[in-house]
Amino acid sequence: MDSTLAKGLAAIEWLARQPRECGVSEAARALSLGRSNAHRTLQTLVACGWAEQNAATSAYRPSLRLFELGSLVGDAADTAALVRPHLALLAERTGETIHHARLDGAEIVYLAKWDSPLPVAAYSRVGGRAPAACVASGKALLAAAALPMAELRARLGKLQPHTPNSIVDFAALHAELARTAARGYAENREEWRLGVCGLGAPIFDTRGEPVCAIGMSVPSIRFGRAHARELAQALLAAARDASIALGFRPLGSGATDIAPDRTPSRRPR
Amino acid sequence: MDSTLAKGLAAIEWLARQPRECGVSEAARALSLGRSNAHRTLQTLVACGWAEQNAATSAYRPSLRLFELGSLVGDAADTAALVRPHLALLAERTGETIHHARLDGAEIVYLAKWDSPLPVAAYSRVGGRAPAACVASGKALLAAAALPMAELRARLGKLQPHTPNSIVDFAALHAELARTAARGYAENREEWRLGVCGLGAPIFDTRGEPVCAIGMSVPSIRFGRAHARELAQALLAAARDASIALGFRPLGSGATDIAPDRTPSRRPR
DNA sequence: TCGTGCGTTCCGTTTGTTCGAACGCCGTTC
DNA sequence: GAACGGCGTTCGAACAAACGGAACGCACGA
Repeated sequence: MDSTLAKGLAAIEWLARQPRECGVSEAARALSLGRSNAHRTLQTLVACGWAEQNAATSAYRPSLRLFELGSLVGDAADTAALVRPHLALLAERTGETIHHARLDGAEIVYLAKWDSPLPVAAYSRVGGRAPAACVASGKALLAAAALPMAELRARLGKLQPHTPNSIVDFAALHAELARTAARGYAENREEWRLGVCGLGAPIFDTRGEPVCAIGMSVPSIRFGRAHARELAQALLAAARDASIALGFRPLGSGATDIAPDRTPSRRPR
Repeated sequence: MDSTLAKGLAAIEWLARQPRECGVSEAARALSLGRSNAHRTLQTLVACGWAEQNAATSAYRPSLRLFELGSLVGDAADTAALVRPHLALLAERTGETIHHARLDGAEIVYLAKWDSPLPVAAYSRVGGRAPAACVASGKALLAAAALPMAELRARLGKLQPHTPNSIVDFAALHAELARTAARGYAENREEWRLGVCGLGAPIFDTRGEPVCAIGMSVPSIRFGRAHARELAQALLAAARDASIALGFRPLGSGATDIAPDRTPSRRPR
């Protein structure tokens, strides 16, 4: 364990989370370092192009290097270019807020987002996180992983209630995931944010591994039984098409089928 | 200059740029490190949550930490949430490919993108870069900075030709930027990619500083004089609205004007 | 069975980091 | 106007921590 490197990483992370540029002393206090130590660390970040320094005030801010490399990671995570057109098409057709999400431990990370014209109460950001057990995309991925109860418990730790509807019991969650897997998509009924429901479906790669998911956020008002069913159908179709784009062969299709290569009319991000 | 940290940063960057997960020896070769050194560095990255290790093969890949922090930087760079709706609206109205871009040295970095339904020949990626002197968004920002020739030269270094139309002479570039500043928007006539033209306009913050730009990429076929003029008008309107959203007061408007707060019908990403 | 490549562990050496002290600077305060 | 406290930065000596070679266990192919 290389402590100098660890300190530098902590410094970048801290810097990236600051809303504005910061001075050496400020960083030293926040990171529990000596001023000279913090100074050298920040200077190294600048020399390596990971931070920039205000010429006038000599305050530090993160450079776009972090953004650049982060985009590479987000894109490569699951051949995003192949998947996203299908999500954009889904957004276009349903008019609902669509997320592209990936599982990371006990949380999901939003990789991309298409906002609905009718805004949703839930606040989400690209790069943001949400507890996997409370949102539809997370439940879809957990269900697709088909973990035994013990592993599920180990992965998620204690289930925190975020609304009165949140599932806090592992037996209940396990049963819910079984239903989800059988159905092919996940539901979220105000389990993360009150007033917001959601649907989620996993996207599979060539090997049949669930690599990422589509999440759809819908205000509870608009989440009537009939409409939810329509949305779920559109969601499943999009997830299937996206999976096929990654080389996945659905059970029903012959081995020599050619994957349909539709081009959607609009694909943001 | 903290060499251990520098090595760690180089390791992250290298890891992020690899298309698939890599082993210790591979990293050691690429980074010119000993195997044990590379091993400890990668282990530190894993311990700090910046990398993950394949349990089976013990190969390393970057974690989503990089993406998460990168998104923070890209969003904070210029209060993106305030600006983006206007770009989305522009994309919606014109149907052209729209970029949100920021200047970084001699290059611009694409912060966000709205693809046209009619694809453009230019390949661009969120997080990607392009030479500022060759694209419209870059020229718009350079023009807004109003650098004297000497500083322009110092910042851009040698002007590389990327197509026969690229500007490679500093006097010509300086004149072009003057025209751009006077006009309020920049043009790119196949100076970066053949077959692709572009328009760009800067976005200003409260203090009147140009913080980022809107870029529009249009196939040459569709870049006729009349249509280009229409697009430029829409571009300028979007740039003005985005600037106002950041607190900028255009010269024409009274000091007590309320900034119009339109909500666009669709805002991807 | 040997050879090779892998990831990993160990340990003595030495390198590079650390930390306090001091400097120059600026703005405020007495 | 001098003293003060804050800032960013520089320096040097003391020491901890990173380095790199050697060795181990393992998997694979010859």
